[in-house]
Amino acid sequence: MSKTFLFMDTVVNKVDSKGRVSLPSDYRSIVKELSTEIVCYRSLTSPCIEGCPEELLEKLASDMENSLDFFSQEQDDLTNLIFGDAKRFAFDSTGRIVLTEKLLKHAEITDTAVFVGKGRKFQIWNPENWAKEEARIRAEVLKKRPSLKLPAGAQA
Amino acid sequence: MSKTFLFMDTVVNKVDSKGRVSLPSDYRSIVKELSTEIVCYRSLTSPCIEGCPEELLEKLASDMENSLDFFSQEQDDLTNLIFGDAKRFAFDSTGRIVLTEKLLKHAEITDTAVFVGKGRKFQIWNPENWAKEEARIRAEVLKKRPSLKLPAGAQA
DNA sequence: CTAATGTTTATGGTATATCATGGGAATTTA
DNA sequence: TAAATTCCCATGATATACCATAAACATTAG
Repeated sequence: MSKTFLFMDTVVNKVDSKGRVSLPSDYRSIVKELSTEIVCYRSLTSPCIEGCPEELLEKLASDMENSLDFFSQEQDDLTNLIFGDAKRFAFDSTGRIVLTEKLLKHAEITDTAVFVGKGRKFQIWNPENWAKEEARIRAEVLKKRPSLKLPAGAQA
Repeated sequence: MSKTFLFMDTVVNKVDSKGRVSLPSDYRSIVKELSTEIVCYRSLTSPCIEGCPEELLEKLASDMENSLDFFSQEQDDLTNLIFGDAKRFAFDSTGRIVLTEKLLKHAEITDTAVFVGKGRKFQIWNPENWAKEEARIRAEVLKKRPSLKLPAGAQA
C-alpha cells in the first residue's frame, strides 16, 4: 500500500494527571514515516489544539528565510505567532505525548481528549466542545448545500 | 533529506546577577548540530534581542551578494547595521550565555528573559514587553484575517 | 461459527536523566 | 591587586524513559 499522509478518523483517549495522552496509533504510523515527533499549537479560531508533522511548518520558515523578508516588520505576524506558540512533542516508546498546561487549558481538556483527523493536520478537542462543533459544522454544511445528503443507510 | 531546524515555543528563564541566562535546551540542541555558539543582535524593529545560528547570517550575506538589488542603498544600510551589531555568544557546559549590557538595555531586560521561537531565528524579550507585543500581534492577525484558517498545509 | 491464542494498543505507576539556577573557585583583565 | 569574567560543582524541580498490566483487536485452530 502506498504511504498516504492524511490524518483521519476520530479517536477518544484518556489524559492522565500529568497530561499524558496516547497518540492514536494510526496517527503515529503516519508521523513515524517522517520523524518521532509532532508539533502542537493552540488553534487561533477554536478552543482546540492543532497538531501536525514538523514538515508542515518548514515551508513557513523557508518563505521567511530569504533576505527580502529578513528585515520586514510585517514579516507575517501570523507566522511569528505560530512559531512562538508551537512546540515539539516527542512520543515515547508506548506512543504517548505529554501536553502542556497551556494547551490543555486552551482546549478545556481535563481527563479526556478527542483526536479529530483534518487531513494534513489534526485537532484535539474536549469531548463536549467537539460534539457541539461537529453539530455546528453539520448544520452549516446542510444549510449551504441542501442538496447534499448522505446516502440512506450511510449514517453510522 | 536536508535537515532543517525550527526555533519554536516560548520559554521564560532567569537572568542572574552576572547576566547569565540559560538558553532553552530545545534551542541548544538545534544549535549544537552546527556549533557551540549563537549570534545575537539588537532587533531593528522591536525592543528585543534577536538570535540565530551563524549559518543564517552567512546565508543572508550570500543572498545579498546575489541580489538583484545589489546596489540597493537600503539593503546596504540594513546589512551594515546587522553585521555591525551582531556578536557571537558561546554557551558554557551548563548551557548558559552572558548577554552584553548593550543588548540587555535595548530589550529592557533585567532579571527575566522570554525566549520566543520565530522559526529560523528567535527573539529575547522583557516579559511585559512581550506580553504587549503578543497581544498586538494577535489583534493584528484577527483584524487582517477575520476568517482565518491556520496555514498548516491547508488553504481552507 | 466459536473458542483459543497471539499481537498490538492504551493506560497507570515509578525510577531515572535532564535542565535551570545558585554559589563559589579559578582565571583573566585592567 | 581589585574587578570582572569564565569555569566547575551542587541542588531541587521537572520531564522523560522504563516497566508492568489491562484492554482491544486480529488470527488461527478446532
